[in-house]
Amino acid sequence: MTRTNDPQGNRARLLRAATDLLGSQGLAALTLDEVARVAGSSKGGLLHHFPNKQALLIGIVQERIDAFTTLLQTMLADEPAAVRGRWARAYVRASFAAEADVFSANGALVLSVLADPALLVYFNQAICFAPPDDDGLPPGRLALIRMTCDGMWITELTDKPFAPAVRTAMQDELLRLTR
Amino acid sequence: MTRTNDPQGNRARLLRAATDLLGSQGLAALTLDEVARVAGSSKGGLLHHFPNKQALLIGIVQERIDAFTTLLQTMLADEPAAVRGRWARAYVRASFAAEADVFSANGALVLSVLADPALLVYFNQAICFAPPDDDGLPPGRLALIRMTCDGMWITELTDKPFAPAVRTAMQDELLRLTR
DNA sequence: GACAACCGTCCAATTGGACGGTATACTTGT
DNA sequence: ACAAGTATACCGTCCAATTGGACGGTTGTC
Repeated sequence: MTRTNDPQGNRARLLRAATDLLGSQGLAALTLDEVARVAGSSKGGLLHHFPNKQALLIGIVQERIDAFTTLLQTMLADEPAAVRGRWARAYVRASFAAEADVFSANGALVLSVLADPALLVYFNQAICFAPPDDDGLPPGRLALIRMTCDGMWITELTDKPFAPAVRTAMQDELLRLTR
Repeated sequence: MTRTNDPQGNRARLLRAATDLLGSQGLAALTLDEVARVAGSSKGGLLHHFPNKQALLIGIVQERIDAFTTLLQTMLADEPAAVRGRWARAYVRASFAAEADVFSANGALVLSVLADPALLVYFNQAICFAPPDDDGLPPGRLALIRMTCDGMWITELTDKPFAPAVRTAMQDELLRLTR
């Protein structure tokens, strides 16, 4: 077998395979052999990058959180500073900007955490997209907006995607609530 | 061993044990032996009521959906008929009426479904708490309200419970949105 | 030649669930 | 009324199959 000489790429491919498997087949399908196979790698290679299964799950969680954090930062950069509800708007935009495959990936995130409560530690400590103490919105408003976004992709996962019209309407309503 | 002569009770205890295990320890902890042990039953007894593991998961899903449907019906009965947003209000009230242990149980629901995509069939077909075609609310409003409720208990599960003040504020906001 | 990346095999441990057995309740013929 | 027969509830053991991951090798790079 030829050496790829692209360790990061291989690692990313393994992570991708694991995430896809989780999203499409469920947790039961997430076996080391299967992940390695789908990634076109080997079990040894997988265990080289992730010394055990929990490390793999943590890898998924981290990668997902990083991706969303980046997206959120981008959206924040587009919002004029020091305006009431600015963080909430960015959060909404980031959530709605996510593509279909991201939903699946986020499902993998929740799935990982729910599957193994021990991951909650990594999950909570890694969440660095916490809102500012005061976004200037009425009490409960910010929480409500976050809940809606979270509920949305959970629903798209366990149920079915919204019709585009409904989706747009929801986003408009949410953005209105940030004003 | 003595015969309980309370098959329904035993079945319920098994289901309860399974749900609790899922909620507290995660999916990995849900083994037939463990469920039987926690329920104070035996593996044979468990397999008598649920011929295989998937049947057990389906049992959990059904029971959860039934419980919420009942709650929703109760709330609907309290709402004056044919008033705009009536269904949405009942949904909000039912969601917020849920106790802490219900959140854990609902987590078990999601977990079951995410764990085994095949359960989606039972899940969707069993959902009989579908909203009326037209609740009289602006487009997207109803979806938004449902998403918020769903997101809420997912968050309380993977994160931590809201402060009572925030929780109340959220409910008020939501109810306001149904008017 | 040292070290990282990667491979493929092997094994102990776990788990689903099949199975044969037992005790209790229900039905039916007499 | 009651014995016999049948169905239901439940038990505990056993086994094949799977899975995590340890490990010893191999290849390419610095």
